[in-house]
Amino acid sequence: MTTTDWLEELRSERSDLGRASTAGRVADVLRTRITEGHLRPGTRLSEEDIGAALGVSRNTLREAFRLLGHERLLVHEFNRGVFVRRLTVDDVRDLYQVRRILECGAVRRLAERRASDSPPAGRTAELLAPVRAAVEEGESAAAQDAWVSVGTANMHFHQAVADLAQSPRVTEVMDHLLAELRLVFHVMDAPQAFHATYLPENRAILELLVAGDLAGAEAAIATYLDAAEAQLVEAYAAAAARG
Amino acid sequence: MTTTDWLEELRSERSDLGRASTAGRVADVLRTRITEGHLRPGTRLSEEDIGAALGVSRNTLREAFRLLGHERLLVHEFNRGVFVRRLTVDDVRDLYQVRRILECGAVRRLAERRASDSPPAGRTAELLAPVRAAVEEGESAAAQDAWVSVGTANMHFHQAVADLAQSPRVTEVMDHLLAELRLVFHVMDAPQAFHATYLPENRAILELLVAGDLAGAEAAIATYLDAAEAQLVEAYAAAAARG
DNA sequence: GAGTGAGGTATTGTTGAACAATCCGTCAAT
DNA sequence: ATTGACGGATTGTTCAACAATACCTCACTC
Repeated sequence: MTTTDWLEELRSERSDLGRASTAGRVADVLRTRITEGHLRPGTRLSEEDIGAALGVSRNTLREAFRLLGHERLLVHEFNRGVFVRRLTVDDVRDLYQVRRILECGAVRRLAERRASDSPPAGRTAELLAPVRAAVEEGESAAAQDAWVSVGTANMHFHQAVADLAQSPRVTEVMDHLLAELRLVFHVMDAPQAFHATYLPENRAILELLVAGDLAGAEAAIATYLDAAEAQLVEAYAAAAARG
Repeated sequence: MTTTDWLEELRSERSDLGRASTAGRVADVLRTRITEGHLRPGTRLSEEDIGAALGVSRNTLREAFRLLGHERLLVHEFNRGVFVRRLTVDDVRDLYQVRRILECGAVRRLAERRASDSPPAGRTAELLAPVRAAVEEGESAAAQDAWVSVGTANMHFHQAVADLAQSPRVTEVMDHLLAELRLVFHVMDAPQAFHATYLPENRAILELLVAGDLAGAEAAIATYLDAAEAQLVEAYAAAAARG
């Protein structure tokens, strides 16, 4: 426990301190409202109404809107207002396209790093710890029939896979992608069942990773994503057809 | 020229029209000022001064700051102000890590798409047109000793490679990454020579792509990025050493 | 009845000013 | 040399106002 250790700890907490911004907190509130489905896609967010409801000025609310707009949860149409994003089927396809590149790419980079130089075998297990944690989180949630938790655990799993790239920017992009995807899940009749379907696959991918079969893991992720995309696109078309 | 063609043209111009926002235009001005190196990293941007200089109110300027903050060109420190981003060596490494995943991933996805189903051979040439255009743009710029144009052509090349994924989100992320990288290039003594070095490599990668050797192209891009990263990191350390 | 045009209303875009909160440099004190 | 207090400067946030734009309604024409 040297002095620098203390400083490092404090440094990591500094980001939490910075969250004091009002606009940031407003954005947090709206974000959860959106991702949890209380605000349906297409809904228009009136500056005046929401500003009054949350007790913040229009200017501050606008800053919050910008934040969420860049996360693609809101769309800002000039002189018309902001709306909860309504994703098209093409958006869904694109989201999975990027996920294929990112998640598979993360595993691939891991493989290249191991092949070349820097892989103390112990560190691999340490690196996979978040993945394992997410898998177990999902399984135990399913065992308790906590279906919403299964959904978030699934998100954690894929976030953990992307984090294998050990790249802050990949992490951030992935975070935004998953937030967007949450907009989509609400169109499904039974999102719980949808997520539960993939629990065994998560476990299988984890096993491949720990076994060191990175090419196999990459392939498994790819087919995983293809299947999920197909399922979502179908559900999306059905939802669009009936209204 | 059917009716739908007309509509498509108009649709592409709509984005230009939407740029009428004052905050957006202010952001444009600042963005070029930053990426062209007139505003050095670490510079603090005073709300009052810049607002007066550009003739916009503080509130509008703040919206512009948020926009550039999300593009990672500015950092916003609470109660202290906004600063032109100062990238660390770790940032440079991360940027290239993401570029490896994105650019190689785009080529890889192209390969998978060709292997499976949908590749009319004619469309491949059409897809590669922007890549070829960027290569020739760079070569002709070098022939005329227009070194700054060589730099932008190089950006266009890599943007075109990423666009092979045919994913709007990949395009956008890549756009932001390259904007960030522009912040880095200015620390080099001779960025012109740096970019010119890679002109033959761009040509070689293009040839591999048209020849259909996608695995070879992917490998070439990877070694390309490794070399560029090493060169930049070295220059960056040198610049940091001398102050 | 369908489509067109004019006018009114509501909402957003932008500005300017104001006040509180916070940071930064200075200076005195220990 | 470190600490603590003070004061100036900048940011965070709000409010009120006006201009610009979009949407709705309604009369009008064919």
